[in-house]
Amino acid sequence: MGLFLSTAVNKIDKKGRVSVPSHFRNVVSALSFQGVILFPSHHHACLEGFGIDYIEEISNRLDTFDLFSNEQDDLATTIFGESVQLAFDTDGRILLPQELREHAGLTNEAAFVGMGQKFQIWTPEGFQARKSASRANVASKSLTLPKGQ
Amino acid sequence: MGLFLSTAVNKIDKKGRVSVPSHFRNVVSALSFQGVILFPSHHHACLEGFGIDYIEEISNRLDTFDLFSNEQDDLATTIFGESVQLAFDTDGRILLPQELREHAGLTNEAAFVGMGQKFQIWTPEGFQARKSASRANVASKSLTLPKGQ
DNA sequence: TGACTTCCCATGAAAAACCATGTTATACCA
DNA sequence: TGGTATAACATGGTTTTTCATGGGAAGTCA
Repeated sequence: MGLFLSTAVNKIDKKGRVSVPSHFRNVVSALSFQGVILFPSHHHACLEGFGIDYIEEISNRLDTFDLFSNEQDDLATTIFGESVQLAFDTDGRILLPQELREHAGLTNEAAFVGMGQKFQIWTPEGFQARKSASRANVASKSLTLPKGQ
Repeated sequence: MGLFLSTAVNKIDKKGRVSVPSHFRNVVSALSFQGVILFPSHHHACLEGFGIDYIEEISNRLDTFDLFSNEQDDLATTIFGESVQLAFDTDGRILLPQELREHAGLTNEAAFVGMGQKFQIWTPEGFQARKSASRANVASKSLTLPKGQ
């Protein structure tokens, strides 16, 4: 299983295209869909990104709710309604929809930040600020990782 | 497995036709019926939509009720009785029946909202309200997805 | 005949495919 | 080990195709 690791900054051209870092593309190369799923983060001015497998997993878990139940509807609306499926072009680029660019404040550069199972897309400046903040949180709250099973 | 993802707003012309977003059409392109199934939602002023394959899944779930029980009768009547099967025309459009347009309050624009296995059709304004409500529900009820096995 | 539907065509905009280039990283070889 | 050939990558631009949308013609049913 590949993980999204490290950070890379790529240019957004005037059509809204941006190269997905090649080591991110390798992570999803074995999956059924050659591309990524993006949706606006509810917590930050950034985008959340996944491979298609992650979304399929979410879909499977949603099946454990009753059909047409309020719970299923709320979750599906929030998760799937705002997400976008973007295929790589022949050069490994994706076209960032206007709406998503605006949500994250992206103009001419995008920072791809690996976070293991998922990744995030920030403006380079936004990510610097976020990095400082999260580092401070980890230190001040003495955050640690839970034990494995 | 294709999933209905993201939201797209398309125009309804004066004949009642509306383009189904191309990425929604792709989801059902491999199925035996080139088109969608629609019926009025029981919970909201919107329409529920599926590919032909998902009707079987609904049928299976109905089997979990006792045969001839009131619940099964009620659900089967509303779901199967009120649903319509709409084929794509040569340009990928469907003709929304008057009755369904009225149920959802649709006049000149339709928002197609992807929800994974199914999708919904709203007025753009109706969906904005719905999106806020579902997001608030997810947050306030701490709705989360059950862990996979 | 008249409402409605299905099929067909036109058009502008958007997206996808294609091609070219400079730069960096990798592999290869002496 | 050093240096060179090769491949991969990010990036820009151009061309081709798809898509959404409007309108009209032909067909259908009551």
